[in-house]
Amino acid sequence: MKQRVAAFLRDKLNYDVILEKPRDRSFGHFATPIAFSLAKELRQSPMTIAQEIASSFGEDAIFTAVESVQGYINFRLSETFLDEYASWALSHGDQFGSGDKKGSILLEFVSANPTGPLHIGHARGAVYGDTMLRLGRHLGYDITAEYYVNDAGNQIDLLGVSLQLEGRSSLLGESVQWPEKYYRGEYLSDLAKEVVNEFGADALRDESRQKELALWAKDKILALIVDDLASVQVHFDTFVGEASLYDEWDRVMAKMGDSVYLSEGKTLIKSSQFGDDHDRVVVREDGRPTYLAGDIIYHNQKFERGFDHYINIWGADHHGYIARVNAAVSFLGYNPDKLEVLLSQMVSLLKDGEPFKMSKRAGTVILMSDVVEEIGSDALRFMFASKKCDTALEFDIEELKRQDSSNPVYYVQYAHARIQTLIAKSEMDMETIMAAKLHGLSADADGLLFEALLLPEIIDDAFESRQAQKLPDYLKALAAKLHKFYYDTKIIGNEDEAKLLKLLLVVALSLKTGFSLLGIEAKDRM
RNA sequence: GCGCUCGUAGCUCAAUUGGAUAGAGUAACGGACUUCGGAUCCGUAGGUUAUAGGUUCGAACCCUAUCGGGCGCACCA
Repeated sequence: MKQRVAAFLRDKLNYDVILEKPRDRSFGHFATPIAFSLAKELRQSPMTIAQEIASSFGEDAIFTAVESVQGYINFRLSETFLDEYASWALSHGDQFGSGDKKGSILLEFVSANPTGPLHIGHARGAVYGDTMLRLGRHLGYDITAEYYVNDAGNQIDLLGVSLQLEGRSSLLGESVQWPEKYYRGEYLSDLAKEVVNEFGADALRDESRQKELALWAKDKILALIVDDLASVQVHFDTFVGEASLYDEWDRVMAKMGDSVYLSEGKTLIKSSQFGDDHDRVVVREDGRPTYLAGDIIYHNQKFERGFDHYINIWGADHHGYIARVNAAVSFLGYNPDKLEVLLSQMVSLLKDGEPFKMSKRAGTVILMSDVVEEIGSDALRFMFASKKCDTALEFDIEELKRQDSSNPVYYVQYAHARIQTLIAKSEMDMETIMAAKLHGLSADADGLLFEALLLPEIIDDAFESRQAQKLPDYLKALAAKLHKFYYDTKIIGNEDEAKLLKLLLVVALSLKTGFSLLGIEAKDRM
């Protein structure tokens, strides 16, 4: 809708006009501060310019009124325009708000190590990434969702050790010497039992089989993670394993040329040229590659696959890593501007008002699956999607679990359910409703209609600004308007019943479309 | 110490990215319908936007300094 209006204004005035929401809806549907920015170059007061522009509009198809107020220009849309746009939206169903944006994007997110099930901290990145995925696809982008599996390195060795020790301790009753760092949790004792069934108890004692067991366990755990993700409606297109990349190492090294050098038996890259504190080791003295090496090959592979744009969603604790990867991408001969790294800030937990630290060793990890079981996928997704991802956020554990009717997701779902109830209750048939013209609406009804029709702009804005929380914010506002309208206006039996039901159908459409982009079910009954 | 980042109502978060009177939820208090679903609605109260300067028609947003929190500063991933 906004695009149509903006395009109309561009034709008419010959420059791009920024359209905003007016402070007060009684001013009109849209407003622009354009006169302020023109004031300087025209050397006239904003008021005069605004008046001049406003008076240049006569009767036309889109606006019924164009007024200047204190330098702002306010536009009021015509009923014909709004009704035609609403009818168009209803006939397009859940394609409402979709776009024809061009370009392919590789979106990498979650990428949690396959050493344990997802905990609540992972949920934020998963929900945020998946919401961006859904928004982008709705807008027309060709997006591939990818999970990078760190299946090489120390943590895999540690997994093998932990698995054997866990089995020997809990299944074989041996007293074992736990190392400094190790994994623990219910999933490990389950896996140990499987080891005994599949490989025999001896496998738990044979140190030479640690690697084999670790790799076997890694696949099992990845399957757990995939299940965890599926339980919150998150699905990936591709999984890329770190271990599978190292065959490419020599070729990738050669590609980086003299940006790589040897020093004291180690191989380093000149990442300090890109704002990194110092150059980074990529191959140790003993020939083992570092984590960065894997990421360099991975990003080389990403760019060789030829996407138009790349988005990585990382936890904020990796922010120091951006310079290194940018340096590597550049050394490989690619444009680092194509790689966009979005940081999802830490989720910190409170218990009884005190900071609560999840610890794998102490067994105090709060699993995402436990929270999903407690509050459900819809509530969890709405909660995480509602938070702007670049601010750290705190959750009280008890509050997290207590979230019931106080959770805004139910407020929004209730709005949708109310509309469905009315539609079911009314004796009007769909044809009559659709044929009604949305003319002569009250100010409240007009405001509700306009709000519901804003969805496409919200989707576009939420994706392009990478701020997914704008969608839940919008849905909450739309639901609030609906509830208020419902309270004030009796619909069934109203002389304008057909008209009002059509209006409510538009609201329901926006709610349902918005929900589906959040991976949440729009309920007809609650 | 250096780098990045954040600081908005008691709490959790917004603010159309520099625009009109800084808004929601929640907690507190008070109220509403014998009526389409009370998981609702309305009201009261709550703010020197961490602090001090600066930039301009205009600042929560940009610049500088200070204070405070988070994260990073590995040959771990």
